[in-house]
Amino acid sequence: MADEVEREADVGVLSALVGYHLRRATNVVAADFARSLSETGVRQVLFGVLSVVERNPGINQGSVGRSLGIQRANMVALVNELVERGLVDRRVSAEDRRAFALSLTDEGKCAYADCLARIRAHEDSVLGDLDTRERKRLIALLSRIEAKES
Amino acid sequence: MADEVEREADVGVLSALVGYHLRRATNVVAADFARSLSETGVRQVLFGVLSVVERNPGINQGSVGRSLGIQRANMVALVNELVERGLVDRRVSAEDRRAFALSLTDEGKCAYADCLARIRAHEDSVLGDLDTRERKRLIALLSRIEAKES
DNA sequence: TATTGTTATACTCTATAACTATA
DNA sequence: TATAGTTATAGAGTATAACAATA
Repeated sequence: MADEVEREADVGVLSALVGYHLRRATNVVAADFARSLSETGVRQVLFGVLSVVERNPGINQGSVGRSLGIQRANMVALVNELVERGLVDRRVSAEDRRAFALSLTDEGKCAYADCLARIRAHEDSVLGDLDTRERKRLIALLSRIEAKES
Repeated sequence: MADEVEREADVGVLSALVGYHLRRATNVVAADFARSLSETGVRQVLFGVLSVVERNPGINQGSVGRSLGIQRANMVALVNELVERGLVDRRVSAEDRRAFALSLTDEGKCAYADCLARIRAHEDSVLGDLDTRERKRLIALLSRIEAKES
């Protein structure tokens, strides 16, 4: 007799639905991201903001939000958090006094580099089964879904 | 002169990170799912439960949760919701008096079928750019990430 | 009038710890 | 001692509406 192995229940029609697998895979990656960067206190969304500000010094909050699909209202707390931690510099824009110009502080640049190194290790770990070509193929497929944003 | 087109800011290194694209694509699909099924009141997770119960009549809550990656504690409210709506029948298990045996009511079977039809339309709409082969390839790639669940 | 940032608020998903009743 | 379900609670992401200041 073989060992009695506790098998997991069949999820039914879900297994053929892209949305289901997207959710599951995203949760796995998000959980590993959180573990891998727990020491830094930087979460996925926060790193997103850091990345956009790093690439576009002087950009304003609204533009960051639009590029990441984050609502203006939700940007406020995120930027507050980064400013309070000393990672982002926020000053009234010279061209538009309603807007804030965001940029990374020196500390922010260090944190960004540190996080990026950890994220690369995390992706290599959680995507270990996928080679470079497969990862690119995956990103290409996902990008075509993202383009459907309403 | 060409029209002044408002272009979105470059997201920087994010564009090469699988985790970022997973999050964005998942959010796009989830938002479209919510719109497409708003009349039914059935959310992604709820349909997940319906699908597992449909496939495994008499299954208990814990097993449903394990198969979907949902914690026991979080299953309670979900099953309560489905029972209160009359979609799921919950009765003490004959074999184990600690457990509940779950199954779909007739109304639950109708709701399941109705939701599934809407979900197929939703996936065809939000994944319209991907042909069958590409969707399968995507699911295969995602499944390999899911397998990394800790 | 439209836009930037803000506040307030609500909903959902996920996570942990501690409890009970059964096994 | 382990498991099924429960309760309470907390953190995080996302969504909408309304407001003040500025364009």
